[in-house]
Amino acid sequence: MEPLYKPGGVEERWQRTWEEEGLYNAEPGTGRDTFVVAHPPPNVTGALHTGHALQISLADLLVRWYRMRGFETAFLTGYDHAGISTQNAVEKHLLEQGTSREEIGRERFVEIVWDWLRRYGGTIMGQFRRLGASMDYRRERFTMDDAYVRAVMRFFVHLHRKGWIYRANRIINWCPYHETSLSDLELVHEEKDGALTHVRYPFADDPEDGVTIATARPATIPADVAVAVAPGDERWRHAVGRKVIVPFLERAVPVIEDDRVDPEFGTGALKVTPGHDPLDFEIGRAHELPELRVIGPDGRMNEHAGELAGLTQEEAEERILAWIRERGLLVKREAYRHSVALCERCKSRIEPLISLQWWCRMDELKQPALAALREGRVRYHPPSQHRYAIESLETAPDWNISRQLWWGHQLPVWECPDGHLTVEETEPEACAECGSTELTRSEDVLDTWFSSALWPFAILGWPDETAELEAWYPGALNTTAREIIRLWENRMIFSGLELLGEIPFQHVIIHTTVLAADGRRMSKSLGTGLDPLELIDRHGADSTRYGLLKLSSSQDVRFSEGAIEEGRRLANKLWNVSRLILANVGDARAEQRPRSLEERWIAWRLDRAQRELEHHLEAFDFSPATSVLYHVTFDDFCDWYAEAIKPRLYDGDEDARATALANLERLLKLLHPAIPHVTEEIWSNLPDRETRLILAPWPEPLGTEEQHEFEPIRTGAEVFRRAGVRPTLNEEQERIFRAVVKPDRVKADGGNVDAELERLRGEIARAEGMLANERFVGNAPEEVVAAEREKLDRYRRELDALSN
RNA sequence: GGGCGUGUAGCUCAGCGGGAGAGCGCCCGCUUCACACGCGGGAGGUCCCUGGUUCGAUCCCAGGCACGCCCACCA
Repeated sequence: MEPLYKPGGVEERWQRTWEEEGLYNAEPGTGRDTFVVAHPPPNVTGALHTGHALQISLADLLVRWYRMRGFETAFLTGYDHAGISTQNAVEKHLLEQGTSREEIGRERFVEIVWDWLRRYGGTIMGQFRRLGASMDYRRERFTMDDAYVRAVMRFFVHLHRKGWIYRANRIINWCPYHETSLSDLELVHEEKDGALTHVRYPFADDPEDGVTIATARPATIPADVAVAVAPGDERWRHAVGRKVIVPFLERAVPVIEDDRVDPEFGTGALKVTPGHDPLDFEIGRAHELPELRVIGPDGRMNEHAGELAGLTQEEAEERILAWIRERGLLVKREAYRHSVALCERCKSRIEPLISLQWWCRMDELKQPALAALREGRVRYHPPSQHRYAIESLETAPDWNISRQLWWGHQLPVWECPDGHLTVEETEPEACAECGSTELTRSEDVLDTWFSSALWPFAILGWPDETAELEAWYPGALNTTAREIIRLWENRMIFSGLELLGEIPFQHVIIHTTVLAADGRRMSKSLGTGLDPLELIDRHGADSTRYGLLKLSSSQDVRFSEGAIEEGRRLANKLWNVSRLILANVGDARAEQRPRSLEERWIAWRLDRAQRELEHHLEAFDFSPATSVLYHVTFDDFCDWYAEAIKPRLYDGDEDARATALANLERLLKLLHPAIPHVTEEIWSNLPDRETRLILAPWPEPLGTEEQHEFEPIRTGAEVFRRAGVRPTLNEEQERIFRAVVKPDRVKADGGNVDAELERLRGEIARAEGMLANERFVGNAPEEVVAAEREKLDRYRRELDALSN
């Protein structure tokens, strides 16, 4: 064993070994308690990013911990076909090849996507392996697998039969590049500099007067069907009910009142364009206004725009503005910065368009999920995110589930020449309504998240009644990022409840967002991204895992390489203390025979660390967990215990040697879930290995008596430390004292005993006062009173100790 | 505009009602037979600001200020 631990090679070797020996494998029906994690499927063309790495570090830590505790653990994953994202990638590729999807046609395009996936897809699973994720890779699933597709079709038909899926013509977000509708959740907003144009619309009966509106999009003027003002707005009282002339096309439209108009904005008068603006659309529907459309799906002016047809919006805007200027209707034009919606994939400006789309009604579907969340049957961590999840589900609007993409699950909807729709899981022979056999399948595909919503059970074989589904549904938990709550987590919960009648998992861990070191979000386009594989190459998977866990404290955290270096130092320290022990144990075998002070003490410390660790893990507090591991290794095990027993190891003391091995084993077990590779490597060097560490049983806790031996001493020593004095101690007490308090932190002289005595007397007086107060004792919760009593006892003991 | 979160040592962050802490960085000293990815010692802080509650506040409450993330139909 070399003095410097080098993770390279070692980690890959263990990753191969664990997988080849089948130690990641899960089997249903073992009868053991299960711990199931259906890990979020990455995009099939995706590459590992920091979010994935953190997610895996958290989930794999828990999985390994449960595995060691004897649970049948199923850590499952696979790929998401990621509709628009994949289509976008392949389209870019086609562009480089000098062609386009339109040119080659849909059928050929889909073939090319599959080829593309075979070539470029699937690399991320290798990256999961490289992090040490102990997933059952044999059970990988893809959302485009035949079986999975069947589940998706079943879900659609199920919801349709319930009457919750319907088709409607509404305003939607349209991406002119991908030529598809998008949900609100697939947009990004960006601040853009633009202009706010104030235009006077003359009254039909008095062209010298009129209503001045403010617009950011003059190109949509030809589609105006009304002007709206806030009800009761004094400025426009004289206009309501009259007609104004829309510029350019010179149509007369009414001036109406609607409380959606904000009188504070612009002139307080809004031009109403139901065909091209979501708010105007609502107003239009409420007032039964016509829905004119002058912009087509390609983003250009269409045939309804008269002579503007075929122009871009910019060109049309110039022409319209010129027209307005000539007639003296341009009141003013001012610089205006506002946020515009963009397609998150191609960054094209979103066109709000009216379009015939499929929708999923949410009002009934979400109710059981809301109940489960409110009752805490599904729990988001931290609690702030739980509140947010409930709120976002409460306000969830109907879900636009159809997309006009080519890559995805085609809707199971067939249309006959008479326009009747037949909805079946597989192609029907004839139209359900008229019996026509000339059926055409809908060209639309489903929103990617429609299929993702089935992940926790579709990967287990649903809708078939498989052994896996029986054994592993519902699962234990899911880990994900905040922005995925509405897109995915909530949808898994309601679809699981709807289709199986049970929640898909009990806990959702919303992990930290790791920001770039400069505090901005990590993003490829900003150039602030960070490749975790590079970190792994430089520091090892263990260190990377450890570092990310350490960083996962609050909602957003800046990346710092120091955290990962700390992991590297921990691994190296552990490696070296193992060398010390292994080089000096002779032919001793691990056995716990605590006799001496040091041995009882380290047993107590390890046990204490274990309990703290378990406490943090149960609460999904990963950062404090790393802190426990770091300090028990450095401070307790290496600095104190190893130094204390070193001479006895050299001398061939059999008790010290056997116990050292046993204690090292115990330490390795505590560390393994967080840093699996280095611990397994050391474990393999220990004598008499019967199992791999990955399957070694989690340590049993010490008995209560052993646990309590050192607690009072620790407390007492703490008082001396605070007072800055060293008590006079016999040899054994001195060693305990050294163990609990770093002696150097206690100055031999100086210190302030009086101040400490004074403080303790104050504390005692306060506690006595509270406990003598009947209102406190009678009304405060029992555990608060008990805690106060304990404090009082402790202060008295501390006072006694210090007075001597 | 709304929600959530964060402001503590030069940096990244713990602590959250009675001691101001960790890791890195910095300074000084150590090739001590596990480890220089180490060991020993040290410097360094109005715990964002202002009020309030309390015997006592970095920690609780109110109001500011600054920053971040998420969300949102101000034309």
